[in-house]
Amino acid sequence: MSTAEETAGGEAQPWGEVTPDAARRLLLAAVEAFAERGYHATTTRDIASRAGMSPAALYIHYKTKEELLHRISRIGHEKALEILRTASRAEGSATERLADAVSSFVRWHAGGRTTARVVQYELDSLGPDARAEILGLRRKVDAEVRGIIEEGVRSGEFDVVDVHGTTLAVLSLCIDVARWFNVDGPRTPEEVGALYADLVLRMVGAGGPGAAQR
Amino acid sequence: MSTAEETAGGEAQPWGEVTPDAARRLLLAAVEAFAERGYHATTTRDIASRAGMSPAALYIHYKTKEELLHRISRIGHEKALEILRTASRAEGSATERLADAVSSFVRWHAGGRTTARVVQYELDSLGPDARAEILGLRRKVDAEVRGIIEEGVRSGEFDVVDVHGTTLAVLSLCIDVARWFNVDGPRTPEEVGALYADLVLRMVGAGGPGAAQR
DNA sequence: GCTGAGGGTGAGCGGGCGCTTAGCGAGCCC
DNA sequence: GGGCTCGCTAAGCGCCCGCTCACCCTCAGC
Repeated sequence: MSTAEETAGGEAQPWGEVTPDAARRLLLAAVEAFAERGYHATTTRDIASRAGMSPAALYIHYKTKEELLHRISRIGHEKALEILRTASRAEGSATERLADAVSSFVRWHAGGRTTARVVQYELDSLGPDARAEILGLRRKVDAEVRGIIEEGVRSGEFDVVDVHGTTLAVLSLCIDVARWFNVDGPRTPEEVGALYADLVLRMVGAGGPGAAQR
Repeated sequence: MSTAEETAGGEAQPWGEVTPDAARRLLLAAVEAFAERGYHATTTRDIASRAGMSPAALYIHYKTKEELLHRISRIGHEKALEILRTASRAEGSATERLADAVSSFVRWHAGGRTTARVVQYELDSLGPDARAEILGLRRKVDAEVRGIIEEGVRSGEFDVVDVHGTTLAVLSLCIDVARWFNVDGPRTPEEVGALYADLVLRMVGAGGPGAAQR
């Protein structure tokens, strides 16, 4: 049904690359705490106790609290980029690839809302260097979506005047899902992904004149 | 050109209703500080010094730091609601009113990004009671936009399957402007407002089948 | 000119923060 | 089985937070 398959579920078995087991537990605890209360409102004692460890244990695996946020942010952005790249480089028309990209990107933001919230909304809490590195990843994310839209315009599938502005709006729409999505709410990540893919295709005028419906 | 005229400029002469002059200066300082660094990362000393006062002066006009956020959030939400109501209750087709609502709502989020950021993104820092009050205002905001979309569907102007979901997406798109908009960037609030009005009309299938362009 | 009220200040409180350090105990090498 | 390594803890340092309190100016009323 989709090209980016099990990745979009969210937190199936992520953070697998974080290697000492204790470090991974701390990182996971930090993600939860940051998502619930925000970076600045979270204390190192809170993170450590969620991981079942003493406050000092954190500093064996991470130099500072900010390093935790940096690691979370980088891994999360790389995951997001990978999801978009998978959809973007699949076979199919620009229309199919854009729909696939949006729906899997949205499913990631909805299903893995905990992670996505931290990744998308705590960027400003990073120091200048870490922030600059993450902004580089964001530019790649932007380029990936813009690429699909440009190809659709070139092939005549899409009707878009302001490609940059529309790219921004499409990404913005997907990212904001992490702000409002509620796991206990009436919609599943899959439903939101399908709805948003449809809305985005309308935004780019896919289907050509006369085909408002998908 | 627009029904909601000078309100959308952002911070022309807002906070006029905050009455002792010192209280208004403190509130304005708090808005700036919260927008730049976030609620939890802002200190009462920072707010007071931005307002040119001593740290203790804050507590003459406000009981706690949270009361500042609460006041800002309520005034901001009331302003946002007023903007949408003005557009919603104007004369004209649902298409015209939706375009007007989106463009003025977006102009407010872009032009008054400082305020909008605090209003839209610091909600979770409020206590339960204040939070519940603000959520009530948000439901009214949602109802206003949903009303326009429902009327457009009824009149046959719009082609929307999931009215609630589409309303959510339209509002989400507008609100997220406060996250990414950059005053020093290439776009003016007016340009973003016009682009977004166009995109939203496409999302609701305005113009009927065969009229992808506005 | 005295008085009272109210907006403002300087100094500082109790507490919780990020982070450090000395030391402990389990497991591996020889 | 003695000693080393390493993941971890208990205790706590220094700092800065939100907030308070005793006091001080300024100015209106008489």
